[in-house]
Formats: sequence, C-alpha cells, structure tokens
Amino acid sequence: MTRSKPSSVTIRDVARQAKVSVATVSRYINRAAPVSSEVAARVQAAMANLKFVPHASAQRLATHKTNALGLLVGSLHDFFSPMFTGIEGVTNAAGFDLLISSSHQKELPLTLGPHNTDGLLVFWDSLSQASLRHAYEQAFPIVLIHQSPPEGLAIPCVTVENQAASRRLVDHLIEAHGRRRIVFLRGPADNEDSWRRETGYRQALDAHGLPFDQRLVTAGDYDRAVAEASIGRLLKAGVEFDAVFAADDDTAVGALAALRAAGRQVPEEVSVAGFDDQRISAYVSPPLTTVRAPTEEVGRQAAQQLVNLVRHKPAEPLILLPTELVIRRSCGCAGEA
Amino acid sequence: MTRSKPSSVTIRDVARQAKVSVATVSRYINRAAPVSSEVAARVQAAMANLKFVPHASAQRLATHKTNALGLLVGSLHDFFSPMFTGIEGVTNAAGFDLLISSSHQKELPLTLGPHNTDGLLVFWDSLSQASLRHAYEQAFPIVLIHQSPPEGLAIPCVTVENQAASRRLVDHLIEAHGRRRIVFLRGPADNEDSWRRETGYRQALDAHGLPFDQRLVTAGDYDRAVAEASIGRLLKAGVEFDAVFAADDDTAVGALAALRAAGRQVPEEVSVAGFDDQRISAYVSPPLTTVRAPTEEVGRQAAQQLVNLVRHKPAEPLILLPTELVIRRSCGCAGEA
DNA sequence: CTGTTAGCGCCTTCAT
DNA sequence: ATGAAGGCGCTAACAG
Repeated sequence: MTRSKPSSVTIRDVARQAKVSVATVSRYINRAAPVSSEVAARVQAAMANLKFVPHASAQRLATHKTNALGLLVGSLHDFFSPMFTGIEGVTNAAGFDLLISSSHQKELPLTLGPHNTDGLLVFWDSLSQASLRHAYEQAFPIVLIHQSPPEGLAIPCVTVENQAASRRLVDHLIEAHGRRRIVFLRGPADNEDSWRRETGYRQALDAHGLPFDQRLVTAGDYDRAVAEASIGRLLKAGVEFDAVFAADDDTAVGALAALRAAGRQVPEEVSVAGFDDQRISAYVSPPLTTVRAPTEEVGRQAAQQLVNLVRHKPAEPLILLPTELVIRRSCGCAGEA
Repeated sequence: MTRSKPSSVTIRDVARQAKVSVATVSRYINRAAPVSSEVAARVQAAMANLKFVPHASAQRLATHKTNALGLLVGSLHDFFSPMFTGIEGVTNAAGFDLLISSSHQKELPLTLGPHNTDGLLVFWDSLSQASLRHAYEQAFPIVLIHQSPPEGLAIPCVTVENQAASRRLVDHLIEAHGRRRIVFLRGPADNEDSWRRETGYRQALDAHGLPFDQRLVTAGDYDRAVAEASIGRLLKAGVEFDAVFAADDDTAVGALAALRAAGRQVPEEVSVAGFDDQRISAYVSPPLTTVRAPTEEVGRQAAQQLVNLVRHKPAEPLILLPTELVIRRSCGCAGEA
C-alpha cells in the first residue's frame, strides 16, 4: 500500500476551471446565494469533471458544525439491527455522517461529543445521569432512546408503550388460558421498559384478584442464559407456575430452553410470552406470543428528533410508539404461524 | 433547547493561561517534541482548568488525517452485532472514530470516503467492484470483509474458512446419518462464502459417490422467508430429500419452519444444518447443528488490518479465520444442548 | 526546548 | 450576481 496523496482537488481547482471565484463555487455548493445559471452550469461541470468532494473538516472548521450525529449504545442486542436501520436511514437522508460508539465507560468525556458531532442519540444503557446532565447544561443536543430524561431536564425521549401492552398480554394469559401463577422475568434493574412491563403484569394480576408472589419475579436481564438459569432454578426449587411472561423475547427464548430441558410442555403445561417481536420470535418452537415493538420506527423517530434539535426546530419532548399484541402459539392459542 | 455556543476554548486560551506559545501546547498535546516538565505541568493545568478539548476538525484540516475509520455495510443480518462489537473494540482502542453507513448505493461517491475517513472497512454486499478499483487507485486504505478483492488488486481481506468446514459437515450428514439426498440452500448469488460452502457440499457428495442433483440446490438468500418458501416449494413439488444444508443459520431456521409446517420431523425424517452458529442457533428447536464462525474475531481482525494500513504498517493480504463444526440435534445426533 | 508564522480548505462578510 | 480577503483552530516548518 502506498501513502495517500496529501492534497486532493480543492474548491480552488474547481473555481479555476470554472473561471469563477471560490466564493461563487462555495455559494453554488451550499445554495447560500443565487448564482446565474450560466455560472452554475460551468461550476457544475467543473465539479463533475474534477470529481470534487468538499473536504469535510474544512467545512466544519469554517462553519463550526460537524455535520455528524453520534450514536451511543451500551450492550448490543439483536434488535440493534432494525434500530440501526431506522437511524441510519434518516441521518443519511438528512445529510449527516453517523458516528457510533459502544464504549462502556458511560462517563464523559466520551469518544463522541461536541468536538466531533452536532448531537447525540443515546441509548438507555450507555450514559450516566451525571453525564447527561452535564451535556444538557452545555446545551448539547441529545435525544434519549428507551430512557426518560433525569428529573427536570427537557431532553426529548422516544420509546414504546410498555405498560398497557403488558397488561393486555397478561390478561390474555389469565383469561384465555386460565393461568394463575405467572412468572415475570425481569430485565436489568436500570431498564425502564422492564419496570413498566412489570407494572402491567402486576395490574393484570390485581385486576383478576390474583396474588402477587415475589418468588415468581426473577432475573432475566434481557439475556437468554440468565433467563434459562432462572427458570431452571425455579423448577429445581419446586416453585409452581403455569406461565412465564418474559421482559423481552431473548429472555423468553431462554425460558423456552429451560422448560424444554426440564421436559415441561409449552404451551400445554406452561404458557410463555415475551416482548419485542424480534426477528427470531416467529421461528422458535413454539412460535412466540409477544408484543410487537416498532424498533425500526423508534430509530427513525429518534434520529428525526435529533435532526430537528440540531437544526433548531421544535422537537417532541416524548414520543411513545404504539405496540401491538401478537398472539402465536407459545401462550396456548392455535396461533398464526 | 438553546443553541450551542459558537466558540469554545481554543488552544490559544490554553497557551495564554500557561504563558507559553500555542506551538508548545500543540507539542505537548501531540507529544510531537519534548517539553520541559515545568512547562508541561503548566500546560496540563491550564488544559484541565479550561476543560480544553482540541477541535477535531481543525486538527484534521491541519494534518490531513481524519482520525476516523468508516464501516460500509449492505443489508444488516443478525450477526452484525458481534461483528460490530469486534470492530468497535479495536477502532476505539486505536483512538479512531467509527463512521458507519449502510447506504445501498454501492457506488462512489459515497457518504464515506477520503473526505471524512482515513480508511474503510467494506462488507461484501456494500460496494461495487468498480468503486473498489477506483478507491484502490487513489491509494485509499480499504479492508474487505467476507469478500476477495477484484482481480489484481492487493486489498487485504478477512473472512472465514468455508469450504473444508462445509465438507466436514456434509460428510457428517452422509456418514453418521446415512443421508443421501441433501438439499443445499444457497446464499445470494454474489456472496463468495456461499459459493465456497456449496463447493464443500459438492466435494462431500463426490467423495461418497452421491450424484449431484440440480433440483436439490435452491435459493436461500440468507433470508428466512426465502428459505422457507424454497423448502415449501420442494415439498409441494414432491422432490425427495432427507437433509438440508443451509448456507447460513438464518436460512436453516427458515427451513426448519417449512418442514415443521409440512409435518416433517426434524431430525427423524430430515436432517438440517446451517452455518455461522448465530446466537439463536442453540435455541431453536431442535438445536441447530452448524459451523461456528468467529464473527466478532473477524471484526477485530479486519479493524486491526485497517489500522495497520492507515498507519503505514504491513497488513496481511488475507486472513482466513478457522471455523469449527458444532454438532447439536438438528442433524440427528443426541447433541449438546 | 520554545516562539513565530504560514498555511490546511472552506465559508462569509464586505465591497462592487 | 460576483470577487477579494480575513479567519475558523490547529499543526508544522523554521528560527532562535
């Protein structure tokens, strides 16, 4: 490999070839001011001819805009792909570069920040509250994904409706399938979605006069292996249950595995349900009853809010995307699949 | 939201406070030349005091280095997460920003290029050969992932061993389970891995004196739904087969679904095997026999090669990571899971 | 070891 | 509608 040329074609080359000043070329590029159509044509031709591409750093230095957006993520789950697709689609369409970092430090200064981005998309498990507060005080544009802002900070947030859907799902387990001892497999302790899902679960229990049993609520951590171990433990301890509501589909899949290993029939002996409707969920056996979360749309909306913010246009403080029950076979229904 | 401050603290402010010249501060920051410890301390203090963060664009403009690496991907499969984890780990450790784009244009000029990155990681389905050639001629650092360089271009490539593992897997289907009519579910036509896997499949057939039947090779496209439809079609057409070797696990899962829908027992009536060992594969029913591909390591290695290239250090022309057979139950074995 | 001074490539007043 | 010129923040010779 050889070294790349220190200098490529610049705006000056274009100007020379088009026989205009660099200012005019700049105007044409940025549509910052009208340019006579004659000149426009010449500039256009020169740019194409020279294959001119504006040097991002120079533009940034001059404008004090990075023209880039950052995405901060913590651990990477399977739903990251659709989420990313949504985000990338709008950032790209809006003409921003997308920087991404999964640095687990959670604290500032980060690899992503005001020095290299105009704004940040931050995922629930990627940044500490203190760091968020700090960024907010610097008036640095941020939008939160699957996480509410800290008390008092007006940082836009986009997430999905959790509670009502969970409530409906657990209602279904109880009403349609007569389940009465339903395990809830929690997500990580600092995940709000999981808390809301748990709230829906408890509401359903209450509404049907079913007692809340602490032993039925155990760790899932959005992790198949953890869920599998938890269910295994319950089984071993002889805790009776006839259904499992998992905080996400990954967790539900872990539960399925544990149940199968123990020879428990799903859904005949125990119903299983999850949350998210990930790509895999329709394909496990039995196909998973779950709640569909519009993950890609979450990504799109979040990115759109950030673009708005960066452009000093109004942004929604909170976007709650609707979710939808999807009944398949793991709950005991005949199912769609 | 308010607007961010147009100007922050610059190197000049630091210089003034430390009572030195900007050049000295710059030297200290970049360790470009020795600085007396006294001065170093003052500069250090001033930087901390002022919370100085170098303006990336200014550095980039001055040095002609973007200090950023780009990742170009096409469609996003589930194995993207581990892959990304590997990549991000090393780019981050090496001090580079990571830009990512899934723009489907495949042609230059791209959103990622010499204007905003020092080098590119390009995934097999993300860039046309012509574009690759062009970039190569500009001496722009590139590392290919799961794709060989076009004829004559010395572009480093990292991928996994496909053929021998496929051969072993199909051998196993034939020898251990007596399968003789084995379907191969192809990946996309332009995917090299799929071709190599198919070659391994044909070698195994040959080695056992089994005839190659064109009707048994059909589209999988690394897509569950496509695979499901293909197997469904075969079943409907009355084509006899006793095993399915899918070009990847996603595809295998689609096959599993089609077989189940048709009431065919896996593995009793038909063996199924895939490739990759994705996160889900141990959890489907029955657990999938497959070939483990070290996806995260592929990401790490590719990123490392690119870092080397960018730093004008030698890079391996080809890195072929070893794969490993993982026998579970879908082939007919008792299995691990 | 340290200071001075040109640029890097582009944008943006300010004139014209 | 267009050109000239200053500057964005930093690095990198070149002196000293």
